[in-house]
Amino acid sequence: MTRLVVPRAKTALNPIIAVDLASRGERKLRTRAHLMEGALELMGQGRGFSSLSLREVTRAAGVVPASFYRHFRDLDELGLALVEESGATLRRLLRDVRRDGIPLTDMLRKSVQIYKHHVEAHRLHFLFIAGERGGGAPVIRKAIRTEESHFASEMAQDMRALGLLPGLSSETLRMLCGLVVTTMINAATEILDLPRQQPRLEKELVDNFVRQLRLVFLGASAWRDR
Amino acid sequence: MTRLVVPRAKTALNPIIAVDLASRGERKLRTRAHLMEGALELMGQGRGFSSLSLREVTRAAGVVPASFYRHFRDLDELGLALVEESGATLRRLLRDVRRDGIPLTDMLRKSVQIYKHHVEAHRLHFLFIAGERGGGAPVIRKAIRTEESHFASEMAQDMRALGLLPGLSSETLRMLCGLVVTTMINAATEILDLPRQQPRLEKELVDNFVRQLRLVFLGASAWRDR
DNA sequence: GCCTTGAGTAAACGAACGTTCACTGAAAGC
DNA sequence: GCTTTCAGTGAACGTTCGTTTACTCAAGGC
Repeated sequence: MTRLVVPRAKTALNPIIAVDLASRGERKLRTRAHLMEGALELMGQGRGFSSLSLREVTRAAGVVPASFYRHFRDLDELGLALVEESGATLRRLLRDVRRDGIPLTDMLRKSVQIYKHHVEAHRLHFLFIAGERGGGAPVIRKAIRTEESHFASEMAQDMRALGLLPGLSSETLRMLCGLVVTTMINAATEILDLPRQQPRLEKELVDNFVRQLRLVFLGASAWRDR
Repeated sequence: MTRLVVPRAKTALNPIIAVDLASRGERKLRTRAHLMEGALELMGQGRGFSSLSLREVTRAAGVVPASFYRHFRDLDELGLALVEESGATLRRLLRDVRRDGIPLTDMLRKSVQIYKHHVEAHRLHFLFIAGERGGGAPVIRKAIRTEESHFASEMAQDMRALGLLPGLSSETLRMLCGLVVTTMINAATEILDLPRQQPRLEKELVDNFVRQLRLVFLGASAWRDR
């Protein structure tokens, strides 16, 4: 049987070539992942998720438009999958910090450094979160808010476990972490917008971020529940 | 996907009927305003600006697609006009607060109340700002960041003039206001997402917002520049 | 080994899109 | 009053869109 179609550029995932690389289920998961990556890549070029078309996404993923429906009902469903994936990335930040432990000296600055690296290492996930948390489809926005909320709660729990700010009630601790998360995500947008190779701007941004957090924690340590 | 869009009532601005209502220049400005309002209204239905089509916007404004080009080169240019308009709305908040004066007792809570009313009274502008500051076209995002920055600087200036937190350096005051603005805009999204007629949720949100600001200002009053 | 399953394909559809063009006709300029 | 200007029109164009359809053909079940 002759093939009239020029082979697709993305040979790595062409089933005709990659036939023996994986089981059927694994290949399906891989295509699904390619669809999600394709959407993220398009967003990485300065596009909002809600401006993407289904055909664009399938094109970026190297499949035909109709294939999309084998994996998602529509773009919103893909968006929700991206929320979940990005939420996992967010959580991994806490897990890494927890595992490494944080020295009490210069703790804030160190945490900000870790965070900055994490954001840069998972650029597209943070771009997605920061971009869709405000605008975009309500269903996606709400899912992101839920992820954020869980993240803040987990952070509060960690602080409790570490014995930080023992004077604060759980409610206040949670409020504090909500504020910290907002500040973090705002900083993520700024980190991602940084022009490359501008150490001056970079230092300024990090310094400002550190100071904001220092201010917040200074307030927290002076806080008295009544 | 089919979308049912209710066409704007043409009669109010139909030149054939409204012929005597204004000069040519005034009517041009009115159409321009209708285009901007049309875009905002569509966003008010849960759409991101970058997902709007030129034809949709003209439909909502009650003009033919080709008319669009008499006012804007493309949708980005309309977006930048919306940034400017929304920035003016943002500034008006400061002006109003300045004019009314703020009582020193329960100042934070009062300010939050004023802010909440302002956000609700200019729902679409805040929706636009909060929605496009993170995602969307880079050119628009940057313009919003610039507006925010000016707003924060103006706020710092006002605080200086009022003699609040006299111990802080200008730089620190500016950093503080940046943090406050971030927190405000985040709260705007939450205010706008509130389900109607839910006083319980509303109080919770306002309380949380007030506490976050209180924490921040508590930190500011304990801050020592070195 | 045959049969079923289902991920991915190719083609087609009507709808919506951005943009252009020549036009109309009231307002503004003279 | 005659002429010029220009905001808005209506039609047309080539694209791209989302979705459906019948299909192919390995993988996996029996």
